[in-house]
Amino acid sequence: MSHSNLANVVPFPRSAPSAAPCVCPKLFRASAPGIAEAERFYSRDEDIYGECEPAEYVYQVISGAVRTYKLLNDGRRQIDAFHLPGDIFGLVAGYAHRVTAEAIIDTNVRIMRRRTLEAIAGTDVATACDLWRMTADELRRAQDHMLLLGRKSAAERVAAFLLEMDRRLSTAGMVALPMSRRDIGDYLGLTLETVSRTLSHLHDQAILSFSGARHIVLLDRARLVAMNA
Amino acid sequence: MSHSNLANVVPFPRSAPSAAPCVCPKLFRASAPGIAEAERFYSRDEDIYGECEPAEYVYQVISGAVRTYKLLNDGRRQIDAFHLPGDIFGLVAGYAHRVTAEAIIDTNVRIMRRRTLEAIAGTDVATACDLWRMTADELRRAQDHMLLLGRKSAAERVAAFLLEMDRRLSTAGMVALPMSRRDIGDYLGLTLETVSRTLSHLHDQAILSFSGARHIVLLDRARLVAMNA
DNA sequence: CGCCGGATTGATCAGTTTCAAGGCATGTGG
DNA sequence: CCACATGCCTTGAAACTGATCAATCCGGCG
Repeated sequence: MSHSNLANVVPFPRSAPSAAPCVCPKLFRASAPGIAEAERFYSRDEDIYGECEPAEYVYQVISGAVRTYKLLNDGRRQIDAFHLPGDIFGLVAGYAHRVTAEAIIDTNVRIMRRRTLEAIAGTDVATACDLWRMTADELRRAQDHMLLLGRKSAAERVAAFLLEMDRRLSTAGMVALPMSRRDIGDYLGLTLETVSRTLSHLHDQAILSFSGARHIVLLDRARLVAMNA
Repeated sequence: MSHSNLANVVPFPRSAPSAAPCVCPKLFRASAPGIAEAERFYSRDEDIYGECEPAEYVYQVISGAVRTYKLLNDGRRQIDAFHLPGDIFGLVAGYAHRVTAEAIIDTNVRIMRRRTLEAIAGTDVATACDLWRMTADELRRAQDHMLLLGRKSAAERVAAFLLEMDRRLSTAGMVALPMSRRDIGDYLGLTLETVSRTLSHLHDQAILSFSGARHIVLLDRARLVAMNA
C-alpha cells in the first residue's frame, strides 16, 4: 500500500520496510500517480505566497531558488530558509502559511494541491508519516538555526552558511550562490556589509576564492568546519 | 474511532468533525486508555534527556518547568523553548532527540512510550495527525523565535518574553517565573546582565513591577505590545 | 542571623551596525 | 563596439548596542 521510500526511518509500524535510508524526502513520490499536478514558473523576486495566506499548494523546486521569510513592521526581515532544486516547501499543518515565499531568481516549481495530499494522507499512513517527517525536518533545521542566530559570531555564521551551501548546491567544486549579500545577511541575522567583510576576510586567509561575487570555491573546508564552533 | 478533540482543525478528512477548535493539543487525550503510562519526577536542574539520545518517551509537564536547549563546544547555550504545565515535549519524528531537556525547578511529568504512540498513530489517522500538528506548532514557534533572535533588539526581545510568559503562566495578574536571568538570556540570545538591565529599565518606566526578582506584574501590556515591533 | 546563589548596577570593551564613498560587473542603447 | 547607467558589492570610519568584567546587593534558606 505504501509508496514511500522512507519506510525504514518512519517510526510507524510497517509491513514491508525497505532497506534504503532517506532522512529527508526530496521528491514527490513518483509512484503515487496524480500527486504532482502541475508546474509553475516564477520570475526573479516574484511572490509565490504570502504570510497568512491560505495554504492551497505544496511546492517542489525544479530549478531556481526560493527564500521564505518573515518581516517586522519596519521592514526588518528574517529569512528562515532557502529552498533549492529538489526541496519541498510550503507545507504547513495549519490553514495558513506562516512565512512569505519569493523566487530569488527565475524559478520553476512543481505544485500539488494540499487538499489532494491530505486526502491521500487520510487513507495512507505512509503518506501521513511523510508529511510529519517533512515538518519535523524543517523543525530540526529551525532549531539549528536558532542556535546560530542566538549564539554564534558573524564569522561562525558565515562559515556555517558556506558549508551549508557547499553541501546543498556545489557543482564542480564551486558554489554558485543564487542570492544576494542582503539575502545572506537576512538569513544569518547580520547586515550585508558584515557578510561581505567576513567573506573578504576568509578570502584574505585563503579559505576561499571568488569568481565574481556569487561564485565561490572553498579552498579549506577543514578550517570552516573548525570555526563553525 | 477518533478520540481527538482536534477534528475541526486537522486537515485530514474526518467522518464526524467536532465543533471545538483547539490549535495546540495540550493534553494527552484522556479517552485513549493506556496512553499516559506513568508519571515521573525530576529535581531542579536534573537532566530529562540529552541531545542525540534515542527518543523513547514523550512527556507532558504536570507541574514545574522544563528547558530544552542546544550547546556549542565552548558552552554557549541556546534555549529553544520553555515547557510549562500542560505542554508536551520530547516528541520527535526521527530516532533521536535533537535538544537536551532539563528540569528548571522540581517537576512532575507524565510520560508515554513513543512506541505506543506510534502504534496508535499507525492505525488511527487522527492520532497521526495530532503528532504532525504538534510538530508543526513547534515549528511555528521556532520560526517566530528566529525572527526574534535574528532581528529584534534587546528591548523587543524582553518585551516579547514577558508577553509570552504573561500569556502562558500568569495567575492573579502576576507572572511567577520559574527560570533564572541566565535562562532568559539564553532563550533570548542575550546575556543575563542585558536581561536584568532591560527589566530594570521597564520597571523605571512603570511598565512592570517586581515582588522579588522572579515575580513580575505587568502594569502596561499595551506598551509592551507596542515595543514588540 | 548569616550565608550563598542569583540579581542588579557600573564601567569599559568589542563586535556589529550604520553611514558613506567608491568599485566592479552586467546589460543596454547609441 | 564602446560608453554609460544601474545595481550589487566592497571598503572605510564612526557610532552604538550589547557583552564583558567587576563590585555590590538582595532575598531565601539553613
